[in-house]
Amino acid sequence: MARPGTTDQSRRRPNWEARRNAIVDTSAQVFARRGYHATGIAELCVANDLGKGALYHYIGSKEQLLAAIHDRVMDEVIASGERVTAATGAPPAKLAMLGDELLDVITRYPDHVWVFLHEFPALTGERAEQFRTRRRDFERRVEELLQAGIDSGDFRDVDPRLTAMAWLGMHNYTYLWLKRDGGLSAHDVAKQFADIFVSGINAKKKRR
Amino acid sequence: MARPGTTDQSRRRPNWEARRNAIVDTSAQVFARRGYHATGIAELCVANDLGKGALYHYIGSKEQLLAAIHDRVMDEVIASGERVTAATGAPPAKLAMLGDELLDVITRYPDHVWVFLHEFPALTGERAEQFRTRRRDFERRVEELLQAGIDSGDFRDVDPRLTAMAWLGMHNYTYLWLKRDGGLSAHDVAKQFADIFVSGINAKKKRR
Amino acid sequence: MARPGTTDQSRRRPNWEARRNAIVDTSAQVFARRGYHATGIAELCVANDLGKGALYHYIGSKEQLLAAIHDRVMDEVIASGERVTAATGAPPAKLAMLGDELLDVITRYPDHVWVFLHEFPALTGERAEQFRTRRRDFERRVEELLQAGIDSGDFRDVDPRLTAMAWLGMHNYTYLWLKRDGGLSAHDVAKQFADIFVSGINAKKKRR
Amino acid sequence: MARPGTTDQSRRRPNWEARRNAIVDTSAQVFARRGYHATGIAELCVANDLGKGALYHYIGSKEQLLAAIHDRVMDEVIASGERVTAATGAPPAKLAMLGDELLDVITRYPDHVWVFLHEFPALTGERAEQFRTRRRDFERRVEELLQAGIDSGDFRDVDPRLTAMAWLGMHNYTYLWLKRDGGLSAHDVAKQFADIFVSGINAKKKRR
DNA sequence: TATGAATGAGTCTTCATTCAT
DNA sequence: AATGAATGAAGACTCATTCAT
Repeated sequence: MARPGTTDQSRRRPNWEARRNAIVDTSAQVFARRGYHATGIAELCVANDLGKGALYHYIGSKEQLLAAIHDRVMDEVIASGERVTAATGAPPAKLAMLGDELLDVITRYPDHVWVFLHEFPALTGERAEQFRTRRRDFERRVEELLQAGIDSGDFRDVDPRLTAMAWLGMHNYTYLWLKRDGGLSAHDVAKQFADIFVSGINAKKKRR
Repeated sequence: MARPGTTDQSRRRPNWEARRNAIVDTSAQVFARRGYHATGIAELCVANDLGKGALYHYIGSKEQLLAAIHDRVMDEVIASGERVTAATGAPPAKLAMLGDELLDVITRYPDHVWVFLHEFPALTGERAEQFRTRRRDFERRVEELLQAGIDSGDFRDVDPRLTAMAWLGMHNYTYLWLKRDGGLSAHDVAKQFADIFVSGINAKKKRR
Repeated sequence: MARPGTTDQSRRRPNWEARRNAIVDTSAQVFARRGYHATGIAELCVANDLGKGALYHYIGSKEQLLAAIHDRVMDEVIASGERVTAATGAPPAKLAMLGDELLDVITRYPDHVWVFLHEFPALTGERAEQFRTRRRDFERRVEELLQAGIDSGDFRDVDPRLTAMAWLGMHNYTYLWLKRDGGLSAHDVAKQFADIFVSGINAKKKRR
Repeated sequence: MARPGTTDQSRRRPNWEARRNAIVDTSAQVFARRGYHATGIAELCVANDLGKGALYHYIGSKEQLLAAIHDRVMDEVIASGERVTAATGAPPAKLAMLGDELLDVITRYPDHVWVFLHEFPALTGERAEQFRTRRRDFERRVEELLQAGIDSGDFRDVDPRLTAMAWLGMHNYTYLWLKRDGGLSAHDVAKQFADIFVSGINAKKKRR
């Protein structure tokens, strides 16, 4: 499977990429804490224990670094979308599964998610374009899943776009409060969210 | 009704405040479009058709301006929360009403909401503190409403905090796609959201 | 006696001058505390409880205000110089008298003195010229007094210029530590300074 | 000998410090001529033939630069104080020696001295604190020397603090007129000052 | 690979002063 | 006499990025 999100940095020394990934992850942490614009290259140098020259050797530019952070989460999100689409099962179960996968990503990449939800407007040009495309692809996947549920009679006749956005808001918003350690696990939360959402749109005569 | 969010700007010429409000609103637009950090004072001067000195005469500082934008929405949100709490009606109806009011604010202040959802980490010190308090107050109001519904037997036994966050995510996330003109009205969306959410947490027994 | 230091502000409402003097004195205090350049017009407005327009009505410009502060002390210093010159008495006594008068001025105008000793380089053009002239006039008066003492045989054959500067340094430097209230009075200090200085340069065979 | 006045600038490339010192000295010249507050960073850039960024790379901030200028003289002054204290000899001779050392510093660092005597109020916080401490240390050394002379019977019973301030004023004030080249040498002036001052406070009994 | 000196446009903010009211 | 809104140049300082070493 092609990974359109990854800037083509091929033909580098083997552990160049490993080092770069480490830098991307560390920087995501800093950006999440202080904000993309408010974080200077100097801070990133300290956080990564690298001089300016060396840092640039790995990141190319500040915006490329930001894009790499986006890609890192988006790769995961898109992959989970593909996994769910490929899975077998009825729409309600698949929707629950997608929620579970999404919250799992959010818990595993809390900084990256924070950064992308807050700083995506800082991307420009082609990078912005590409990001928006991937994001929209995922949204559409949710929409399609809902449509499939309506078609199958599992869900009542809701507006798929609007409902997809409701579902996404509900799940994405967890980036603000869902903690990796302690409290509810992503899995638990996903289950409860699925309970609410699926019964909220299901077609059975439960209501009146 | 007290407005704790409003910086005490008393003893000013009467239309100083009017002018200031106009500047706050215009600037919210610019911040929403370009981002808080990415927007320079010079841009704000152009947008408001004012020199730097004159602009500062009204805003105090860039961060005070940001705080004013936050206050402007928060005043409305808090007020709607108070209105709903004071209203009579069963919890499900009140929750629907709260959603309606919230989406109404989001539609009326799309730029301010965008700014506050993206840029609240830029607030510092006491301003950050105050904002977080007010935000948390509103969250708690949602939580209490859910708890009231559970107590009354209208809602099943969900986790109030988690469910409140789900509700908030669902509604707040509309800032990304809900447009003032064209498409669905805030009122319509609120109604469908309430349909989904309330039936999602309905006490099973309700189906008489 | 003409007062060349006073900018010609004649033909003003009678209490314009009184008000101006009050402003000059208050401002001297602020300048002494915070520094001339570090003090903004806004601060002066607060200190004088006046709006910007009104303040400018009295001061003309910030530098004119600074000049007025200089003039206020210099008028006194020059006058005391003239008084001593006109007095009768032997050079040692007159030198003691001059020291006494000088320290008296420094005690009565501590802020003005501080300002002029620190900020005279901020004066420009004609104002700087005039101030330097007046300052040099006073220095020369000290020099002449020493020369008179040498001529009269009261003082030994010291270098008048160098000795005058020594005397001035000794006395002027008190601006740093001589307090209006508490501790030694200007009079006491002047007496002890005269004891040291006069016996330091006197011609009597006191020393070997 | 410890140099508490020197900001810890360790772990720098060896000639970073050399370059910094050159910048400090050049800037002292500019500050002396134009005044600290009246001098803009841009002027310092021109004087040092450096861009803003590069200048800041060396100075840290304008105030740190000012502090460095202070330290540069104070290091010398304190060192000479220590040298004199450690020397052998009677108090009158040591006082003369201290004066000689002090005027030597003033002649070698005329700009730095001008700056510190005019601009020390611009230092803030810890930097101001430290400077005041070091200055006061030197004053106290003079005081102690006088007290030692009184105790030894060389000096009459003067007030040590007041007399120390007189001595300091006399010597420090030379910053205004003592020139490095031409006219009297620091050494000559120091000798004449010592003649005046020491005989001015001589114990009467000394005339054997 | 890695360093950190250098660039200079850009940051937010304050300044002394003017002027319509 | 007095106000305070407006000006816009200048204030100190930071930025992402480059490049010689």
